[in-house]
Amino acid sequence: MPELPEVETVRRGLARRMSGRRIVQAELRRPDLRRPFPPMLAERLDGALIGALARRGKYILIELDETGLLLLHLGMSGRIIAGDANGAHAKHDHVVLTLDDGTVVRLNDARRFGILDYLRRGEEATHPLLAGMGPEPLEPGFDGAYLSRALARKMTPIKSALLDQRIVAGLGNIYVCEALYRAGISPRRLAATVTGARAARLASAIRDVLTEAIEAGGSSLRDYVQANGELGYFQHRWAVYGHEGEPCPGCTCAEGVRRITQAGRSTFFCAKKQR
DNA sequence: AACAAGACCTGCATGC
DNA sequence: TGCATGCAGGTCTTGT
Repeated sequence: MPELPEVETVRRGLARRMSGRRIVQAELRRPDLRRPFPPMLAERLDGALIGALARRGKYILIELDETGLLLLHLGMSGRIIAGDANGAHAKHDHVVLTLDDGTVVRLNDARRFGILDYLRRGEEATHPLLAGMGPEPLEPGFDGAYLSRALARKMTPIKSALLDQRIVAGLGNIYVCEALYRAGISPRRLAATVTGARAARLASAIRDVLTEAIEAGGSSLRDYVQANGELGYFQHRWAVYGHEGEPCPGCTCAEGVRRITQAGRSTFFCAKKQR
């Protein structure tokens, strides 16, 4: 589901609606998503003053009072919509928060691959879900030199390596395909061979595609919508993802965009442009 | 230790 | 119309 650009878009939308507000009602409409909700979650949410909203990889972190943090992952199908009090619960609205200005925030996740957790402020670095996560690709320090180092001795295809959140945080299937296309690197290339100028090109391509996607409000596919319910529109600018059999936009090769399966996931690429 | 495959869920498009 | 199949933005667990 949502990758870094979609999560960042949701974070920004939610921050506008939630920051500085108090939760006046917290309704957990089931006890779990992919795993059980943490103990006392409803009590911790109810009455909490919401501070800043941050993002780490595909996680959103919401400050609660002075000491707490709500940790949220949207899995494949999760969405969060902030609206008004009108309207009944939709199917798969699992958590519903009412704020002191009447805003109603709904966490909807059909497949329930998402995660909700609660942690103490300062636990971010040691929390099992966050510790060991690789660098933020849009922060300083993410460059070709870093990638070369991180990919050294990785005997897996570069496509799979980039999906590993320990190498770089926030990439998923769509943006990995798009970044590799932009960098002209075959998804089947051994990760350890991505070094030097090639690694620099890849780091730039990752930063560029993510930045452009955030500016477009993310990509709307089946489930993803922004926090206000609007659609992102970056899906119209995918060069290869979802374009199997269509001409490659960057060259005149006969076969066009191909789809293969790697580690159980679809990979889209152009065999001529990407080596 | 590193890597691939399986598992977890629901919904939707497709084809018979 | 119903039914079976395959696919979907992720990642944790299990097996080799």
